Amino acid sequence: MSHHELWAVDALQALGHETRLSVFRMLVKVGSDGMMAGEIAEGCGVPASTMSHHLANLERAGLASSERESRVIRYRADYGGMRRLLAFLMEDCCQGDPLLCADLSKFAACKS
Amino acid sequence: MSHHELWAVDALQALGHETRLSVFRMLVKVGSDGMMAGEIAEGCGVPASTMSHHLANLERAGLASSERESRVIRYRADYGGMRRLLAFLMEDCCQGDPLLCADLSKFAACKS
DNA sequence: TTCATATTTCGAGACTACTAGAAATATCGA
DNA sequence: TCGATATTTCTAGTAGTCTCGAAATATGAA
Repeated sequence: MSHHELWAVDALQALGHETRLSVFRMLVKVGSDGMMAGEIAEGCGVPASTMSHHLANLERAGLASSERESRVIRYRADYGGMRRLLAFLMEDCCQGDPLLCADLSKFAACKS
Repeated sequence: MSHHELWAVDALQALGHETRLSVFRMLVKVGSDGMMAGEIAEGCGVPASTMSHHLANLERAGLASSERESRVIRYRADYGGMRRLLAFLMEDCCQGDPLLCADLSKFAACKS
């Protein structure tokens, strides 16, 4: 298994958890403003220390990034990581049957 | 969290495992012919009972289907499930920034 | 420096997932 | 029916993940 595939496993595992998936969705929604760690924890109704682990997990998997701003730490979705993951899944997906993903392009092109 | 989102968590968790991800990739590659359970286990160098759990996991998550053919059981990738998962991730992805997924359409259109 | 705030790291308990041999089940052929 | 083959289910041990309070760290303000 290649390095790239192993990364994909990590990313998929990171998103394969109820709390982390909803955190990631939140971060994607808010865009480049991101959210403070405490805000995220409160938004999910999860203790700060628990959330800290989940955020670290997402960051390790290349799906989020963090930046300290004085006393708070701001987390943002890592769109590059997300794109890499989608690209990985799509390559995979289309290898066997090109028609499989045909109408997914309407999602990809979405609201732009 | 909606029913649909909970399904996505299951599907992501299913793919977030080295063995299961490579099984899924194998199944996608071979296409509609699928593979026999024993073939899959041997191909991955994993005992039959272990593989049986992984295959059941993929099937529960809606990413594979099984069909008995006399003495063997044939597994196939579930393209519908894969499509649903990609669509789910893309919705997510584009919610914040429409440009984000723009060039993913070239994967979606891929070899067709 | 001292205090308050925001967050992480530590530590431990509970829970869940993974693994694989052994036993059970299903199917076919002799 | 009996035996061989393919696969699953059972069982149990191990390992890893999840959780969260408490302690540690980092920052800014008084």
